[in-house]
Amino acid sequence: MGESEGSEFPPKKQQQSETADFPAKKLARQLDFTQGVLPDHPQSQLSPVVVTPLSAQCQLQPHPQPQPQVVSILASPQQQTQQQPAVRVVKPESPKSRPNAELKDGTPKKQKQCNCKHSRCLKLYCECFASGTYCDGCNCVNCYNNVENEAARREAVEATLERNPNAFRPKIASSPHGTRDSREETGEGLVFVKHNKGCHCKKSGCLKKYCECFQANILCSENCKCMDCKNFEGSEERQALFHGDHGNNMAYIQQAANAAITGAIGSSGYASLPVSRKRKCQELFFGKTVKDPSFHRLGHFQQASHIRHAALSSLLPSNPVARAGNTTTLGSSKITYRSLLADIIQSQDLKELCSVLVVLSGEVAKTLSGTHQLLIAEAVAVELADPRFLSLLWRYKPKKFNKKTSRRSKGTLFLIHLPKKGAPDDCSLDSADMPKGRPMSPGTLALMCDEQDTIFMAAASPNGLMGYGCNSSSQLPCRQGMTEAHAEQERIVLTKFRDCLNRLITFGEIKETKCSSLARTELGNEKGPPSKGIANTRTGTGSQQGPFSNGVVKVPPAAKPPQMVTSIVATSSSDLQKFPKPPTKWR
DNA sequence: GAGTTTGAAACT
DNA sequence: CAGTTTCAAACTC
Repeated sequence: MGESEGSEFPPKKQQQSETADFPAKKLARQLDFTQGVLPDHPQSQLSPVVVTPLSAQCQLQPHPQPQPQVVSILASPQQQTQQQPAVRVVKPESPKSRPNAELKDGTPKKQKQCNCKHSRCLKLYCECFASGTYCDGCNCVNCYNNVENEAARREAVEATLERNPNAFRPKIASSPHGTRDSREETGEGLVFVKHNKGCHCKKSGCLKKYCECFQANILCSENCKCMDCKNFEGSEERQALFHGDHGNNMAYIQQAANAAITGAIGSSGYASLPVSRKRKCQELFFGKTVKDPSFHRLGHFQQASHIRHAALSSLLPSNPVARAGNTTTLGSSKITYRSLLADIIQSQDLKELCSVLVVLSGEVAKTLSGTHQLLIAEAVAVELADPRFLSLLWRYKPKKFNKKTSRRSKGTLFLIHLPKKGAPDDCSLDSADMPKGRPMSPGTLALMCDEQDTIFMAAASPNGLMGYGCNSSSQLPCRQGMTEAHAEQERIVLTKFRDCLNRLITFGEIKETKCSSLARTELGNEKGPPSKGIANTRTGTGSQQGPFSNGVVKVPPAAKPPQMVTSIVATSSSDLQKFPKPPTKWR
């Protein structure tokens, strides 16, 4: 640190009155600088970050109070004025986790204040520093996280970044790679969220705010290495915390958490043992130690994949969740849910579906407008919330689309915030990473400068799909993106998608019927497990079409996009007029 | 409000 | 990279 020792440093914050005249602060306040740090590193590219339009948040996040300073150590005020504050990186966070930011009687409270004593607020221990903001009105002692100590702060930022280049990036990122578990509770529509690093809790059961995942109101994921995790979808302990009309009653939540951690709450309805005991049994079975990361991951998926999303997890043959669940149950007596569709939907089908949607979308776009051909298909893929859909889309996207449509490349950021219908607090996940109304810190802003290019500016659209394919450098037409042409495109693609799902349902029903009759037969004869007869409705009937092969478009997936296009052109063009209007709820 | 617990961050 | 220490928030009393 280039600064003098802390003892002579003013212990308390530089108050706003001292900084109010700083030009950059004024500008920042005017512009509401709350952009997030966006990744420019490979890892981050694999984890798209949720961004929501500031306009959408403003309604829910008024900042009538004076805004704290937003001054960058690394970025000049001029640079800051060039920031584009239209989007903000957000992570889901329960209002409970931010007691200081809760609204009471519509009046926003002050932001969270740190209480650092020994870190000078220059280490990640300090929440303000970690969040990239200056301390403002905190209760910290010997604080260097302020304008007056920018030199020291800059050094600290650099040192921190040297240790961990991702230190100031959001810990919680939405991603189609994430678990499927976090969307319901967080209400972020179809965005899946997980902790980038994962937690390492040992004693809290991940049901207390010690746990970063729990604090962020997300479920633990495969990234976590926690022990005795009870923060997974379907966890009875967790459900006991949040359900039962106790809402935000933290006292109850804590009580329930304690009960859950100590095992007072019964086991899950799916697992035969409480998680902690179950894990011990697993250790006995497999001789694995709880320090084995793979074992933790295994445990998570085993826990999660058997519960409510078991169907979805096992739906996709190559789904790692499904794989983990299926394999790990070999050693246990637990009943494993297996979707009726598990053998029906093959990777081939997914490829076909993606091919159909992509090509159809492109064809429609060619007919209608000419740009954003793939936006709708991508939107559908996003809604499917499986990264493989996206990768498939990009895999089969005709090259001309790649060059023409946007600069977006596979894995870059895009917008997938889909507000929950009727949810008044759609933006509940806002702001976690970038505290509202707080000074964006220098390092943060500097980082943001580097990554502006990768941000896709959000343009709220009537249907909740926002700004696909729009980036910061071409944000002008974004709001016009969902034109009538696109609506038509969307209608057609969704109709096709609906047809695929309908066929899928039909296949499932057929198989269900087979299962039922077989089960009855086997029960009556007291024979072995009814496995082979229902194992695979596709194999053995070579001519049988998959659920996504509609008889109109039957494309060998990996082979030949040109033919695919031709095929689609031949069919879809003539069919354009035939598509019925999809249900309004699809729109 | 003081003391304890907890887990991330920092350090070795 | 694993183990230990430091730190501050969360939690308990």
